[in-house]
Amino acid sequence: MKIGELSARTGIPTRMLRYYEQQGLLSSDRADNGYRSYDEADVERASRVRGLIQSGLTTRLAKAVLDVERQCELAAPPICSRALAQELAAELAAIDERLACLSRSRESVARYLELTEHGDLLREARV
Amino acid sequence: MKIGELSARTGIPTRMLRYYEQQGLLSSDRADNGYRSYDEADVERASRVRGLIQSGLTTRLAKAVLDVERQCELAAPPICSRALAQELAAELAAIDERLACLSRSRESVARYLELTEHGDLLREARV
DNA sequence: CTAAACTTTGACATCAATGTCAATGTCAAG
DNA sequence: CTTGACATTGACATTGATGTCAAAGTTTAG
Repeated sequence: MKIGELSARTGIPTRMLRYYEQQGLLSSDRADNGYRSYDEADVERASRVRGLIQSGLTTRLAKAVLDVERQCELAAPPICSRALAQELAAELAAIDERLACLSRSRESVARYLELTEHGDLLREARV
Repeated sequence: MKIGELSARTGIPTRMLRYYEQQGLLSSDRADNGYRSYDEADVERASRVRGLIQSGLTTRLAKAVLDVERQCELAAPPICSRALAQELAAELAAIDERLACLSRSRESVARYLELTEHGDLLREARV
């Protein structure tokens, strides 16, 4: 599929898809004409990239996370320097903080909507 | 306590504390000399603001979340327009997405460190 | 009293993420 | 073949979150 379709299916502007690629977060084949060509798996991958960015990771850290995942899919035991491992451990802690902060917020907002006369929005949302 | 101490205790630059205040996320009393004056509760509040921002919320949305929490602490049933409720419901969905994306990343990174020879960093981190 | 350390406000700079536009090439439909 | 929709790259603008600096007042240590 071409970039326009990927954009339509993920809701991510083409501008951003190219940007993520430039940052090494996303890759694409090229057709003979030079057009980027994506497959089904790229839909999920792109959404994931977007999710990480919108969760406050920089492109650089998002790339680190995705690289880590790819390495894990290999059979061989992953190798990484102590320095990288430390950075990842730090990032893990940061992620945990975000998770804590977000789940608390999630509950707050949900509880609030429940209390107002707009609790219906909560159930609708899950459709 | 003065802004410097709050900064030291939260790790948030004074520049940002003032910025958050300007954006309506944080409030402060003023001493006679005009210096901002914070109490113990502000330490947590400031950290929370920071956490929300670093989780990818804009200052505007973070403010919405915090306002919602404050309203919930009141006895009266909270009142809000349908429009606001819808915006909050949308934000709730966005938060859920972030949570899903982050917990997945959390697991990836943890698993990775576990597989490398640097699993020790995982246990240390919890100290 | 003086010097160092803090605070205030305000201006200006930076950086990453994103929008927008222009010039050009490709493709599909009429 | 021509027109309109889509693709390419590259440049420039914007926005939000930050850093940094300057000028001026305040407080604290010596």
